[in-house]
Amino acid sequence: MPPRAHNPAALLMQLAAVFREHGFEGASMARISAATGLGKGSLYNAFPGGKDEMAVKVLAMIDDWFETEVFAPLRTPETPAVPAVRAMLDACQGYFWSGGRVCLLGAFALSDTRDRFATAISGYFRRWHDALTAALVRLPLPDDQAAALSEEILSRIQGGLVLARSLNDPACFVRELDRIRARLARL
Amino acid sequence: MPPRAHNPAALLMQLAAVFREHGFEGASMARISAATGLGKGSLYNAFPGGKDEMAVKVLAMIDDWFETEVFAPLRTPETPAVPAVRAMLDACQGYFWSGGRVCLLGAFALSDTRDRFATAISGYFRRWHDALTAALVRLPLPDDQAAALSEEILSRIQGGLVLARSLNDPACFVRELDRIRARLARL
DNA sequence: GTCTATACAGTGATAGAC
DNA sequence: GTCTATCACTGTATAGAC
Repeated sequence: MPPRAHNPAALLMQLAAVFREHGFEGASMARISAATGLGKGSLYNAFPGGKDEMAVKVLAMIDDWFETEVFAPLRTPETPAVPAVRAMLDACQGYFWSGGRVCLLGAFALSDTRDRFATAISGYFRRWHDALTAALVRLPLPDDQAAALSEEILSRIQGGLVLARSLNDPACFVRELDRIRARLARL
Repeated sequence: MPPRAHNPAALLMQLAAVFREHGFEGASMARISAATGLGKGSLYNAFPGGKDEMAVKVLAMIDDWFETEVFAPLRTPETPAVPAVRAMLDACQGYFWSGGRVCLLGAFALSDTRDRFATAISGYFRRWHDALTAALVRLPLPDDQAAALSEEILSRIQGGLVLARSLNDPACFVRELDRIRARLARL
C-alpha cells in the first residue's frame, strides 16, 4: 500500500523494513509484494536471484551506510578519539530509532540465516570493531585495551537493542548508550 | 536420528535445540520430527497445540532453569552480592556453552516471533533484571545505580552472544564475561 | 502412543501476455 | 517493466489404521 518506489535505493529501504520486521524467512514474497506495491514478476525482474539477492543487496546497502557514516569517520586520524566515538554513538541512536528499530545484521546473526550471509555479517562487525579500535588507540590506549573496549562497546550496543526489543522498552537502548557516553567521559 | 526420548524433559531439550538452531519459523515439523525421531502424529499427540505449544513449553523450561539456577540465588539475601553475581556469570558461561550457544529468548526477541511470545520473553528478562538488581543493592549500591548496572550487565551478556555468533567466534562471549568479572572486582 | 496418508494453504520461482 | 497465471514444493495440521 505504500506508493511504489521506482528508484532502486527507496526499494531497498522498503525491503530492509520488511526484513527487519519479519526476518528473512518470515519475509515472504507475498509480504514483500504488498509492502513494495510491486508484483512478484517485477520483483524477480529487479532481483533475478530472488529473496537471497534482495537480502544481499539490503545488507550491502546497510553496510555501505555504516561504512561511510560510522566506520570511515572512526578511522580518520584527524578526528580526536572521544568526539569520533561520540559521533558513532549519536549515529547509532539515530539509525536504530532510539531502540525502536533492530539491527538487521544482528538479527540475522541470531537466526539460522546467519550461515547464508555469514561473510556479510562477520565482515560488518569485524570492520566496525577494527574502526572503533583504531579510534580508541588514539585516546591514546594500548592496542589490546583498545580492542577489548571496542568489543565491549559493540556488545553493549547490540545487547541494548536485544534488551529493548525483549522488554518492549526502546528507552533501554538509549540508557545503555548514555552509560557508554558516561564511561567514555571518564577515560 | 538421535534415540527417541520417551520422557518429556528430554523431548523438550531436543525441541529447544532445534529452535535454537533454526529459529521458530525455520524449525519445521519435518525437522522436528527428524531431530526427535517421532512422527508428526506423535508430536501432535504430545503437543495438541502444535509448534506454538512446543515453543511455549520450551520457553517455560528454560525460564524454570534460570529461575532456580540463576534468579533465585541472586535474590537470596544471605548470599553476598559479589559471589552471587559471579555465580550468575559462571552459570551463563556454562549454559551458553561459552558462546557456542544462543539465547533462545534473545533470538526470539529479535525475530517477528517476539509478538507471539512477548509475555514469556519480557517476563524472563524483567525477572532477571530485578533479581540482578536485588543482588547489586546488597553491594551495597543505591537502587538507581544498581538498576542501571544490572541493565548494563544484561546488555553485555546478550550483546556478547550476538557478537560471538556474528563473528563466528565464541571466545568473544567469554571475553565479555571476563570483562564483567573484572568490572565487578573493581566495585 | 505411534505411525501413514492426506488435506489444503502458502511458499519461492517461472512463463508469457501486455 | 509490470502484471497474472501457474508451477512444483513444503508448510502445518488432521484423520484414521494399528
